[in-house]
Amino acid sequence: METLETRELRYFLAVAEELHFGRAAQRLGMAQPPLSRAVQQLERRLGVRLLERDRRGVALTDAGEMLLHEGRAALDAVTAAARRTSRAGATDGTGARRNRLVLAVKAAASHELLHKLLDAYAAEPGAVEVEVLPSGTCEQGEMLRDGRADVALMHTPFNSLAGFDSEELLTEGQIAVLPAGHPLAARASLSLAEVTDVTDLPLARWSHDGTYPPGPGPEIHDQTQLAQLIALGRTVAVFPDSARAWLWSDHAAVPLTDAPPVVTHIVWPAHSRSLPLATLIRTATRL
Amino acid sequence: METLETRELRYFLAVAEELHFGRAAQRLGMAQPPLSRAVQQLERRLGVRLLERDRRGVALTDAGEMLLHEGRAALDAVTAAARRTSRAGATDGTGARRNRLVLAVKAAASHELLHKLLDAYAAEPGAVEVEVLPSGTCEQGEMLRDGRADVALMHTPFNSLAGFDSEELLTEGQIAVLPAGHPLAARASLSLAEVTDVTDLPLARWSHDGTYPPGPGPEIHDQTQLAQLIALGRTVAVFPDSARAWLWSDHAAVPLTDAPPVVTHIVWPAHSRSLPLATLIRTATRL
DNA sequence: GCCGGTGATACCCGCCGGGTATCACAGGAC
DNA sequence: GTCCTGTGATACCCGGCGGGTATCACCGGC
Repeated sequence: METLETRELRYFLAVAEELHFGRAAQRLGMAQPPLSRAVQQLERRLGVRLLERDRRGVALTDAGEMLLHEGRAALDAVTAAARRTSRAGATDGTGARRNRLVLAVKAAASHELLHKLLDAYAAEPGAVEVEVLPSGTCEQGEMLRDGRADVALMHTPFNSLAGFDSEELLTEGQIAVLPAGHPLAARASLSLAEVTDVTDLPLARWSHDGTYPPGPGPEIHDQTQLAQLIALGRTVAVFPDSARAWLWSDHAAVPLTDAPPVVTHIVWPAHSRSLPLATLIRTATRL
Repeated sequence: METLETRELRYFLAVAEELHFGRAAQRLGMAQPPLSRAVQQLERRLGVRLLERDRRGVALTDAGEMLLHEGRAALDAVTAAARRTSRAGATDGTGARRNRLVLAVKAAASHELLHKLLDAYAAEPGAVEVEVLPSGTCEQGEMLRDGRADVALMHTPFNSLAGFDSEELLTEGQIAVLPAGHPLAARASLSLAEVTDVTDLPLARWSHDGTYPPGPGPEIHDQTQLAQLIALGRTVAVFPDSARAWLWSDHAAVPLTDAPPVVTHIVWPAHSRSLPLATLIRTATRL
């Protein structure tokens, strides 16, 4: 039966995302005609219409929608295989095997926990070098899926653990981080509603791949920016307890009574079978 | 950077499984020299030695081991994408869309539950046709992974739910199924140890892709065979409670006190996003 | 020493993936 | 109406590479 080469998958995904053969071809660094032909071949091979060609533009059929989702996952799995394999065979300058573990963590989260974990793991027999890979807002899942990382620290309810194996490490409450002088900063505790309703301190909007959600708050893409804006009395933010570690003297932290607790998990691809990874996980759960 | 075509993956997996270029080439329906060359190209492209070539035979390096595992998963994902896509676009004779759900179930398990589930789902608005795919001993996981199935009923602790999303449906105890005339059949309950220690009734050995684990028990590959052997007083078996439904008059069922409970789950690939599937899952959890 | 069997090499060919040029067609502007 | 524009599809050509056959290099064993 069919084979579905990854080249065809890449081609189809480009077209399905751009919904335009010309732009897709440009993105792929090739001309439009062979791209059209390749997609037609793919459709014939699968015996399925993937795209509804209209005179101006392209639309996905149901089958195309399916291939868009499944194909992304498949392509991620393939590039993950390639990446992990070349990492597994990498050697350092001296030719010695250099078997690293790549751990993806949200940029400025859980310094405390991370420190303890790395120290404890380094003391384990058979520990390998751990490369800490700071990842953007919520992309640890992607990094595990496409092989850029072998294991990650994730935080529910912000990250989804779907499709991975995980172990719970730490549960913490959340705090509101306010300008030190703000009236609410004197309170012993706050509710989520009280924080989101403060009209003089609109919640900041994080950059999601270049675009910002609509709203009144300032646009940021960096935790330091946020800290500064809070210190300047321009906004307020909600963070897990452990964020107290990086607060400035201009900041005030007030516990939130009704915010969902943040649970830190150690997460890895379900099919992983590597001794160093197993050791790291065991170390983590014993903290 | 690299691309890793699925053709190369298939070739490498064949060699890694056979540990022999000649046999692998035969299995792939091609000659040995181009296969050797393809694997060399793959190694160069990844910058990694995958195989340790010895004069007689081949051994996997660590990187090769990694690519064997990751590559299998990746190839499964690719074929899953192909299968699900062509299913999503399949039409019946009249040209009407024929959107089925494929449900994998262990051959003779949970008739009761399955029946209720299918009936309840058929009554839901927007229900599509459900194809029930009887799967071998424990291969529902593979079927979900490579796209032969969209959703499965699995039974812990026999199946592993790793890498999937799941919901619990039903918990049941286990029973020993004995020949009706056997002394132990009169007992009100038994322990696992008592059952496994009965030397005149050695536990049967199930076929695992053509081979059998070592042991004294009879070799079987079919539930009817097992039922017959029990009725003939040649063996004993352990099953979930629901197996009572298919017992013969020559069989006796005795509850086991210390056997782990069997939990039936409904299981699906974590990234699934289909309305019919969501409906089926919701129906199942409401049973 | 010869033979069998391993994987690697050499060489050739045909196919197919990619390129350029062009077409067919639908909307708009006027 | 008649352009013009921009879409995807078609026609055709070429080079590379995937696959084949023949052969080599090597080693273990009878």
